[in-house]
Amino acid sequence: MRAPIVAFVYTKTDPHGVPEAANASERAYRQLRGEILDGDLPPGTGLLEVEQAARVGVSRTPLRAAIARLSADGLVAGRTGRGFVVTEVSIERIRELYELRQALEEQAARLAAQRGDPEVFRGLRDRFLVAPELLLQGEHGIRLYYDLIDELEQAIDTAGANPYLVRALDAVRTHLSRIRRLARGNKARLRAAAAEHLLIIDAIIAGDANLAAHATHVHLHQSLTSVLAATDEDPATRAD
Amino acid sequence: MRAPIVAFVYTKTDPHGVPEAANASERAYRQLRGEILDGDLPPGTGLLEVEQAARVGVSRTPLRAAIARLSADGLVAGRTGRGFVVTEVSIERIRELYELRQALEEQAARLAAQRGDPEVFRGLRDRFLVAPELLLQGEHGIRLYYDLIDELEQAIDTAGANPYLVRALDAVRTHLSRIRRLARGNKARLRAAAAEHLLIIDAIIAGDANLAAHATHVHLHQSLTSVLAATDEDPATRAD
DNA sequence: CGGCGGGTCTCTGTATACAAACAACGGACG
DNA sequence: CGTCCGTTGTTTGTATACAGAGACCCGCCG
Repeated sequence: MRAPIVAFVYTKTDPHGVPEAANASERAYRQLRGEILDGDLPPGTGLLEVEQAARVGVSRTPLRAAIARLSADGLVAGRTGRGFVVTEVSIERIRELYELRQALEEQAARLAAQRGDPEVFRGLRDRFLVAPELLLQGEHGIRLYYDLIDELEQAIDTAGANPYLVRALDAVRTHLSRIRRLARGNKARLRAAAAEHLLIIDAIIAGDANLAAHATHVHLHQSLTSVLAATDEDPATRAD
Repeated sequence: MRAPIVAFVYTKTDPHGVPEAANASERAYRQLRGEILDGDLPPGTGLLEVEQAARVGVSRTPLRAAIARLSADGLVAGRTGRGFVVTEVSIERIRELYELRQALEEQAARLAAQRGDPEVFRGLRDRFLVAPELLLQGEHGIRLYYDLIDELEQAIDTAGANPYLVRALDAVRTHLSRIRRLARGNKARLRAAAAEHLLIIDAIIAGDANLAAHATHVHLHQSLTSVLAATDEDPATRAD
């Protein structure tokens, strides 16, 4: 049987594998968001409606919607009378972000330990056991490793079954991905992180909520320490 | 010295004390948000752009912006092809909201205990000591009591000095105010809450972060219990 | 030489017109 | 009598035109 020829414009993917939205607002939002997170639009960049609309290739109306969403995300901030600015990323902000992240991820780990399906996490455990080998495979392996971490986070989110918490975590992760570039590819840290993740997974499998929360706390403490150390070396990070 | 006379149109207040925004988007957002939180637009209500634009008295463009913000707040949800709907409030959602709230408020209390100015909280302590008397003064006293709680929350936010955390807490409180109506005015509960708040304040004054966090945990546990008990009696709350 | 004020010019905020997509309805055909 | 398809109406998505507010700049005055 031949599949019917239907144009699913909403899920059509471009050559780069990035889902291409049908409507202009979504396209503009994704493009600007990606450019901010990738650093193509560095902090402090002023965004003017007409200018950005022309660049992205949409009219001002959908672009305004996109900027409004970015503003709600906290990626840009309104500047009275003179458009919007890409928000700054300072060391102080990183510390603050981690304070929120700790609260959220500890709770998520707790809930996952209480409600999670152990089978799911046993599967993840097996893959984290061999994760250190990925680090020997260069840039591609590192990407796979980060994908694995994403899967763990998503498994914890699913197990927690709390839409409010997931929403808050998504917001935090958006900001995190902006600073993750700084510490990316530190293999010694990634190897240590794998061990920390394993402990979290074991705690969830065992249904030990307190251990899961405390292991998450330890993991994030180490993560923050590593990020701060990386930013100390990297002069690109400005501490306003 | 006389303060300069400046027209702050953005903060100008109307006769009812409600800040009146200069621009139509803000006005539409405030009105719709207020109506949703007050229950004037009950869960399940469909919002059509033209209809709401006419009712609020703005054109479709600012109204779309308002609805986009409400959607980001989680107060309305997009319905493919047929406008937006006011989101439901179920008992399950209340539980989930409290799970997030606990994580956030515990962290906020912790930070306040570490960084807060004891003098500020000593002032609040004095006022909470006499708070039970307010409950004897009818509806007006109860409103003053809630205002006092708001002040405490704001003092904790300020002491925590973490914009990300405050932002997340604001989002939670938005949803909370939708359900607070259900349990409003339960005097026995309010009296008990005053004692719990006092313990939190004392912990912050003493700089005891763990006690502040645990006292907050206890307080929220009692609060949730009280809310759930109230919804059991109140058939208006649907559990989908 | 510095501060103040008027003018201009750019940019945002709002309204409206147009296009496209989705849903619902009705009719015709199997 | 049921199902499929075409048509119509309603609703959102986008573009653009217009108006108002704010900033910048230049010239004037102290």
